Amino acid sequence: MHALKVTRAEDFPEWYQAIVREADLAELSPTRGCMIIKPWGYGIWERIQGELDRRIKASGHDNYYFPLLIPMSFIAKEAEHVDGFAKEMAVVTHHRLKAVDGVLKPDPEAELAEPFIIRPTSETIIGDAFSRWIKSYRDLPLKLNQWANVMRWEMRTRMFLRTAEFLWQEGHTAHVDRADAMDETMLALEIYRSFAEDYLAMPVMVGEKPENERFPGADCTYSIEAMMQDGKALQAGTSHYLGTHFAEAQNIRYQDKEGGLALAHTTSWGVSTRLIGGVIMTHGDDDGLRTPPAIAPRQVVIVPMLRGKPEDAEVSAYCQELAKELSALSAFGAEVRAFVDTKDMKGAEKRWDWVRRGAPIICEIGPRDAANGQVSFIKRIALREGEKVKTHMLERGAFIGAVASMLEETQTALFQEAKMRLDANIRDDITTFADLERYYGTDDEGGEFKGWARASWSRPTGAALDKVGEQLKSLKLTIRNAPLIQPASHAPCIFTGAPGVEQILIARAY
RNA sequence: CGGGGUGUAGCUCAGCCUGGUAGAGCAUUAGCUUUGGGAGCUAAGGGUCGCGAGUUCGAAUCCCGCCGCCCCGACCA
Repeated sequence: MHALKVTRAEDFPEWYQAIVREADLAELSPTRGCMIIKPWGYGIWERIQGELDRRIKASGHDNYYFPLLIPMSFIAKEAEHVDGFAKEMAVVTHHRLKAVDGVLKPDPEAELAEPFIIRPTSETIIGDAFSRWIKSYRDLPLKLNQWANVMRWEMRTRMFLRTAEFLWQEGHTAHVDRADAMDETMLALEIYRSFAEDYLAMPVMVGEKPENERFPGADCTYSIEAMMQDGKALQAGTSHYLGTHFAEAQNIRYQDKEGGLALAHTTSWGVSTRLIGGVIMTHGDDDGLRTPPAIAPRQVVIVPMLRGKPEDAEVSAYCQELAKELSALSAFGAEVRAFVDTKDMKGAEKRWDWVRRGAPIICEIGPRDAANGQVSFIKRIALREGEKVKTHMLERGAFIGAVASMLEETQTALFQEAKMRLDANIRDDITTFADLERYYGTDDEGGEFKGWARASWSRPTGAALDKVGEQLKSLKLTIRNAPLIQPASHAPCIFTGAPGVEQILIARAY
């Protein structure tokens, strides 16, 4: 009997929906494709924001804020960029409503001369500012970041993974030349890799996207890719070197040391609330989420087991005192987040609510614990022994002394578990397209776990690459990226048999 | 936008084929019992059966149209 009604093995998409709802992460709003993010989900996002913001600032970036609405003409400036985003844009055309026959409608008299689009990303409006701010080589590099909401009118949405509105961070930088901009692109990518692995306990493969998967308007795109528990890949972060495309389109020029006029080289990079979807599908189990302690809004939850009897007062006081002592500890370089759940409901139900949310340590304190100075607790990472919930017990001082290391060990163990899954499920033995067909082409609906393939290719371009894309699409596969770490020599290309030039990761993707 | 499924109480669903007073479990509220851990009994509240038009004496049920949601595609962080 698990805490969720559906198990991962029975129906992974249903399980995902169940965990989002049951762990109090988010729910669908009346606004099409948009989420209401609830406290446990938003609390995780706040932890993500806090730590990532610290790392972004520490690496020399400042925060700015640009408008939600972008003049429509701006988006038209970079041709590839328009093609990439035009189909999914929300447009603001009026500035007033009017009741016509009792029905509110945009007032025809109030149509805007130039419509606005709701930002799907901010390259164009930030580029416009860059063109005014950047005059001299002394103004470079310009490294900024913004935390914002963006909107893309997606045809099909999935909670956290693809919603019409989502929250993200977008870095935008300008540099004197390609080398400096590439250093920045790789710096952002490394921030994402280390953040995903250290803070989200989510191991990733870092690499360059093939030409057909690039961001619209980019010279090259890099990504971090994580493996979900159904074997699919999730693009968890991207970093783009934009070359001089946006600089040309928006006239971002500077006077160099020699007095000549040069185009700036720009970058952009972002991660979004999608990371939370990645955390769910990396660490969730059939009892709910197992929130990595570093990002858990509450790390130690204390549930008083009250009975409506006189000794309740002592139990409550004991719990409060325990929380106070735990809050004085530190883990992951910050105060331990301890919480006493005083809500007036049955203790057993509160326990299961916290199990589903994935609080790392859940203490259940009854009269006997209070009287004997001990702590009964469960560890969310290893909730059960067989079918039964495993309860641990420690003397109070011993428990307090062990909490910080338990949290840190939990973080490490979650990472190790996910890392082993990733490493064990990347196949290196696929050397021809026929191998790929054999592995991915059969028994699609059985729900059998299929991981990724690492194979050599000759990096075709243009029409040849399109053909490769079609071949892969027939197996519902995509090229995720070409890992940065490459072997010294390469086997023949699995698509063409030509000499291989690099290894790529092939997978089904979200 | 294509293919499939589905819309009935806060949630999960039955009832629909074969038209005849709106159902269950969970949740909520109240009372009693229980108390080392997802309790039991009793009672109560809660629904224009997705929306609109039609057939009929009578529609949750049959017919037509529309809409939402879920899954699989196309598109994408």
